[in-house]
Amino acid sequence: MTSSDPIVEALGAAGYRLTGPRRAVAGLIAEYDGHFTAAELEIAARERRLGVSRATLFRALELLTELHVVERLDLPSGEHAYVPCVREHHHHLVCSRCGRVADVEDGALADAVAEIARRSGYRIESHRLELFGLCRHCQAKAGPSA
Amino acid sequence: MTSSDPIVEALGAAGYRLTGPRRAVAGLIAEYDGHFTAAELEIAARERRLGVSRATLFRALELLTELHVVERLDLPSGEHAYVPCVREHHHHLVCSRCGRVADVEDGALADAVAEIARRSGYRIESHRLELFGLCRHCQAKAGPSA
DNA sequence: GTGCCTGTCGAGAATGAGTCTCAATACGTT
DNA sequence: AACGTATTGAGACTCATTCTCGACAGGCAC
Repeated sequence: MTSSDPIVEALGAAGYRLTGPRRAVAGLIAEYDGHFTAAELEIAARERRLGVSRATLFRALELLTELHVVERLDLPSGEHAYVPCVREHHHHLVCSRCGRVADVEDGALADAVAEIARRSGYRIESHRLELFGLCRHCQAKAGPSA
Repeated sequence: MTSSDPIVEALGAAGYRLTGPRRAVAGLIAEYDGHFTAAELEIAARERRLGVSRATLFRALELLTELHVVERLDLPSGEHAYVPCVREHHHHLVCSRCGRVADVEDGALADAVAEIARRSGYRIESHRLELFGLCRHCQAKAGPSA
């Protein structure tokens, strides 16, 4: 089987071994549109009897985070979640109802950040913008005023 | 003793009792320019024999967060930290070397967020921008190229 | 294809942040 | 000063995450 899965490909390209557990985790992640937590993945893995231990699951997530294939997200609730994502610098727009995640380009934000750097005198090395709201779908369900 | 401490004042204004442990925590927090973690506070409290239990410390932080006197921050390392801050909506610019925190007004960012909302179709409810970099001081120490 | 080296894995113990319980205590009002 | 209630302390508890270490398996060399 050729690795049609981009996550598996990223692992291979970075020189990591393409092991069964890693493929399994990659497969699970590929199914998510929105964010997922480590606990959710663990349950999903257990249900399908993928035989991935918790330690391995966390190791895989750590690895994938390092490769920028998934990104770690801090929800307003304080929970940690992960989102599968593209590798370029970008931000996340998270639906607070259904969890769906949209990627947002840096766009106008880069200018705002440059402006902040100028005014503050800081040399800005990185920034992270997290946006929370309702996606179109959930707005429709919730009604226009809710 | 009149409560000269703005943190203590905020507690009082919100109708909370001004207890010893809360004053102690407020006093500790007032000493920080930059961010601090719950663990750091705990150690500081123990060193000074303030007699503030862990539970109380966390309760105080929760309370102060609710009052927007401190804000919870997620460092790139994944650690949770707190920063003392003003009450209006704003963002944080954290020096990744010394931990000093500067408040940043929303400014141009609000426009960028509105633009994102328009393009994505999401109804954005909240956003959080975290900026990391070197403050002037640390830039000078680190030299122009480091 | 076979073997070997080393990266990776599993199981479960360990860690550590944060929460909870409940009896004891201390605000601050009267 | 007394009282009612908010708050506290101590430590057990939870739950996510990490670590340890012997066993295993991917993939390069031959």
